[in-house]
Amino acid sequence: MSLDRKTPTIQDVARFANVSTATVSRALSAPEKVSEGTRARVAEAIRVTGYTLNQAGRSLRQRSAKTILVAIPDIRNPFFSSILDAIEREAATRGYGVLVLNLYFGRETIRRLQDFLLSNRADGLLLLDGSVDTDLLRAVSQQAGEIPIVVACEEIPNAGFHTVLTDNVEAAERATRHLIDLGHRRIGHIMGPEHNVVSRERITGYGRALADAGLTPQPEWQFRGNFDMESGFAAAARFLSLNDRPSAVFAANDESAIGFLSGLRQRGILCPRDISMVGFDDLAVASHYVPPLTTMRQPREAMGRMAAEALIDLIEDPEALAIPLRIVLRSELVVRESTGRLASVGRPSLEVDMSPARI
Amino acid sequence: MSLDRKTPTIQDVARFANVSTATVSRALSAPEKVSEGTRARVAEAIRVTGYTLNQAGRSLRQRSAKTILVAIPDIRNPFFSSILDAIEREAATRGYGVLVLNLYFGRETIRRLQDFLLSNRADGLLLLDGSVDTDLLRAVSQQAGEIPIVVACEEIPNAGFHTVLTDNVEAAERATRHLIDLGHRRIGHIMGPEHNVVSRERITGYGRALADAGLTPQPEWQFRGNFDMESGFAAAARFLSLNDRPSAVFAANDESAIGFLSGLRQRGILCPRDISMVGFDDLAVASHYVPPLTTMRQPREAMGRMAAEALIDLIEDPEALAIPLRIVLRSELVVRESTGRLASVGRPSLEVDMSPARI
DNA sequence: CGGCCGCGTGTAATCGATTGCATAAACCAT
DNA sequence: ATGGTTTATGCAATCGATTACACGCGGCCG
Repeated sequence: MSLDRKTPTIQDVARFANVSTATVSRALSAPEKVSEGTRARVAEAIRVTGYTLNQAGRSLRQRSAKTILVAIPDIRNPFFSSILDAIEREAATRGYGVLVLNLYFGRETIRRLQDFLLSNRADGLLLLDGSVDTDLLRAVSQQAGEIPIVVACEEIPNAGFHTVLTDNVEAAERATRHLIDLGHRRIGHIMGPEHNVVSRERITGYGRALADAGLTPQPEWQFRGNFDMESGFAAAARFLSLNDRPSAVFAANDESAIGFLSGLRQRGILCPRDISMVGFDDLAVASHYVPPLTTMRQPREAMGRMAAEALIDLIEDPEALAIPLRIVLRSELVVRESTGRLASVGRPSLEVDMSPARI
Repeated sequence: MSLDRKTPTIQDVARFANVSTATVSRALSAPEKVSEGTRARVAEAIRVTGYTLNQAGRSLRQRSAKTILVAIPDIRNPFFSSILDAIEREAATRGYGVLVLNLYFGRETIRRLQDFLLSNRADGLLLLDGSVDTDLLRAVSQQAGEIPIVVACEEIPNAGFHTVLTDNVEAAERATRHLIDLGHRRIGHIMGPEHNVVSRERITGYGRALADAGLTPQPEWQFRGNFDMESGFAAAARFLSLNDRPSAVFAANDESAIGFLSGLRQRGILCPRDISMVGFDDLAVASHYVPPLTTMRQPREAMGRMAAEALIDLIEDPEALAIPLRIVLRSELVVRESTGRLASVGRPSLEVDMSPARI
């Protein structure tokens, strides 16, 4: 008669309700198959015993874990973490758990990814990084009995995976054109990492906008970065060493834009007085930076939500999508104060940030 | 002879290696119990069949999921996401998976938390939020057979949970004293949410520093916020409506500090010329904001790592800690440009941000 | 030589839930 | 009343891995 029983199982509930375990199971997962009276007895028994499902048992039998695996290049990056947030919300409403996996372990990473997928811990993979080796990935997927995979944010070219993303080329083109429309002719770019798909697409878009306007891209105006603030800051030093400087810069993301502006400011170069700047992502801080940043807003929440939706649809009905899904969302240019008309050379306008203090 | 077999199981490996499943299992988890020759045959069989462990089967038998549950108030917040990052790294090296759970669903949240914990999907809980109902939490833990719980970042007072945190009272006191040391006497505070433990502790620290310096706190200088930029921005409006304004403000975190400064800037009030500002957290953007923000740096990575370490230790040896663990880490004041000596009233100094442009 | 020990291995029970099949009861139409 | 259908339930196998227990064998000691 000791009270220290282990957590109650479906057996306990069955005994208490005077039915078989099969009936309890059905009462839970297919209530319409159970008569009303029995259902009530089972419900009561569950309440009294404090029963909760053992997911391991169910997973074993059903060969599904009710869990998705989200693989992320960098959780700390607010861009990714807000997508993760949207994914988690969607997964939660559909009854799925979310396992997260950092992707920075090189080859070790693929091993871990493989472990998770092949060990029945996750029913599907949501990949937020296009730089994972395609063949390896496909092999893993097949080995694991065609586990559904959805790639979000970044594209894996020609790989035939389901994808949810924004058109980075077009958006980068629009961002750059915004600068052109303001009269700028000397336009630089802070690039992302060399082998990153997104980063390349944005470079392409930048190049197209210049070409369309009949402008020739200057290699020395294209600064290598890697999407973080420090790399933007470092780019500022290189910018400052130039004799012939751009009057406007398009950065591959807000963080490098901010780092860049911060570097320039140390040397007294102010935005938008001396330089115009467009970022990418519209992080929360963009609207509160000094100056508030003009930027391309990506529909992060929508991207995360739709990717999670698609993945779960696919998990629940593998036949759902005969051909690879490809959802392309549109980014939106948010014009703030970091961009302005090209001022006549040698006469920087001074109308900004110079209002008298009122304290 | 069809090739479309399901994923191979331990049975397949056993058949191939001409041993029993027991031996295969032992070869994997206790190699020293298996003779060298057999071990080699099993290894080869695993290689050939492409076997991978089915975690569900193991979990069911061992009643452990090799997974920890991390419950977070807001994944998007860079403060939390960088802690999550550290947690994930530590968990990965110890062979654990990480399930994330957003906490903003009110009562629904506890249900989900409970579901995860009681369903053998996670072996322990790492809670990054002190506002969860203590009794409920303890009940869940006990019901789930004393599942280990570690609370990080925020304290649940008198609850006896293992905790890893920083001393918010002391740190807030130090932040405020920094302003006092610079000559400020009229010091405001942007508070966090009313019922948040951390937010209260920082208010307390702020109050102590004032008291120590013989200053009387002014209620109208304490602005309610909720840790995000918008609330800081809103606080700026209230600040501006005051006749008698503080010369310095300590914000409960960097985000509200940034929102606040952004709001002031719109009305021409510049930092540090017109006002000094101290934040809290040292987010990545703090050092690149305009001006670079003086702030209390919390050891986020250390906190995440140590909390994960403690939790996993506890999972692997529940007797490990007889008395509740309580690790208190020290925050560090990082002085940048957002704080300066109190300028004589009516004569705002103009030495900042006014260097001539060099473009 | 006989008994004991320990190593390496196999047998089979076990973890908890689901589900195909069988069966009983109830209902319906003729 | 009879056969057929539907509904509600139980029985027992099953998912894959682990592990308590048993067994056989070789070596060692007295």
